Amino acid sequence: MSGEQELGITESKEHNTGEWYAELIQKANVADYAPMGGFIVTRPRGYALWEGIQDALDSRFKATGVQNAYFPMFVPESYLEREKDIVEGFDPEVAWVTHGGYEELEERLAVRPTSESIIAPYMAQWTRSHRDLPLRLNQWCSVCRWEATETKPFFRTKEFLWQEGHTAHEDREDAWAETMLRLEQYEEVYEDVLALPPLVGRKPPHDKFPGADTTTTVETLMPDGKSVQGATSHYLGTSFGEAFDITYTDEDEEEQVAHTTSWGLSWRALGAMLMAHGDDQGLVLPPTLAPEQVVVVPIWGGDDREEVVEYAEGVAEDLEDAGLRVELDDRDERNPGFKFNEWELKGVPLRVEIGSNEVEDDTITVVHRPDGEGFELDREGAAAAVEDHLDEVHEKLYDAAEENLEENVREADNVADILGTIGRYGGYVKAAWCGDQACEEVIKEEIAAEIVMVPLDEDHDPIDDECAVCEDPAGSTAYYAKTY
RNA sequence: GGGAUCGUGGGGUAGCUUGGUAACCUUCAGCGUUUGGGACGCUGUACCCCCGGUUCGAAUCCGGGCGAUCCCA
Repeated sequence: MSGEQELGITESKEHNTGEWYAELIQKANVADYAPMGGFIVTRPRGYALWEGIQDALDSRFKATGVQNAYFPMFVPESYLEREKDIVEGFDPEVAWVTHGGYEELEERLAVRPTSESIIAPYMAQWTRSHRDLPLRLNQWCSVCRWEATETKPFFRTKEFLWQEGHTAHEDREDAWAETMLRLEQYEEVYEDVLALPPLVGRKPPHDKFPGADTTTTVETLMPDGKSVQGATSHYLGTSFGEAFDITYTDEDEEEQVAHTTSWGLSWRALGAMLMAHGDDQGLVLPPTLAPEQVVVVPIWGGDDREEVVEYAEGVAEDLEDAGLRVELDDRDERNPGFKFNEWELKGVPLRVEIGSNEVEDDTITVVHRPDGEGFELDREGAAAAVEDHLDEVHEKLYDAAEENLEENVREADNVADILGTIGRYGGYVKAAWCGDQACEEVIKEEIAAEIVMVPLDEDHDPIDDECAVCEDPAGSTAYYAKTY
């Protein structure tokens, strides 16, 4: 078949990850490039995946005291300037609106790069007493950061979708607990929904969110050895409370400054999932997220068509009744092989094949998307068995990602080793670190790898007494990696 | 931030050196025959990234722009 190749993926994930990813995204109808550089169009299939992530997170947020709200996409310049770290942190990447129609605006409006500066003033207004706290707001929206980098759908786009949570609390303890709770929820969604085991930690001080006391992060490892910052949760201390006057009267009638947090997960999580699990055949979707969890393909021949299709319809119905998302592919203009390939490209986790053999034996044949492993199941009780197989597919994806992660955390105790190990294998390299940004700079200059995190526990003992770079006493262990 | 490669129907390519009717595979639409890993026949639709220059004439040559991919920082 001369044209066989061009329908599916033609690039190799292993040898050509960048082009493979670009092809995957487009051929599986996840996204297209927009006419302006740095923007993408998210197609229904891609958006459905994002909605899956939204549902998982949103329900967790709501179960733990968060309310959704919505703030304007524009932030007046004077608002943006109220917290100086925010201005400085985002200044070079802010897109500005200067005109409304033909008239120049008196005050420029920033397209939100993040919404602290417009949400915080309202949190200040709404917070009067300790009885108003904690205040927990979240919004699902897009933000815009005008970086001049190359577009990579869901990883690097000027506009991206995310959720940003903003909370205010009475004291450090509450705010810190909030920061950790959101971090744990992100970790859980990565594990249970995206089937990706993350590393969690803190960002080094020089890489914190502007104005934050502590920035925590969920990092996942991509197959090409680069780390993706998958979500962040910040303890902001009282800096935003002070800058925006978020104060309250405590039980002793004393005026206090609130402690705040913010936390976000973007569609980068979607990109990470697609890149981690996809293969040379196309998408591989975790069952929880897949728009179609099971595709039923009837295979007829000669005069058994009616019989086979009827049987397949019955199976599909049973699966649907069990609450599964099922697609029955009874198109007669396509042969089974074509359908198999097409649904594999689309990433459907489980395929059910039904032909005369199955009808005769009163069985169904199920095949796992990730590895093509097949099973013959009894028709009786098939729905429950299929659910088990979906769980198994999730396990397979998770286990493969976990193995990749475990194999790619290495240690080093000097500069040459850090550089050599990352250069040779990619992944994470743990090394003792004195805490000075200059030491990270040494590594960054050489191979563009950085410290993606340090362990959460501030009291942990570093893996070595001396910084691997400068040999001063080490305060913590740093995880170096290349990043997206 | 620096460098390299590239842009031709929806997808994949040829044509460009040497300027002259844009060709092929596939998809897509219709009809018929087909169905256990990308079936077949017939019919049909649709294209030279944008702007400028050279020229009788530009997909092709020149300049600029936009966009993508990769490598390095």
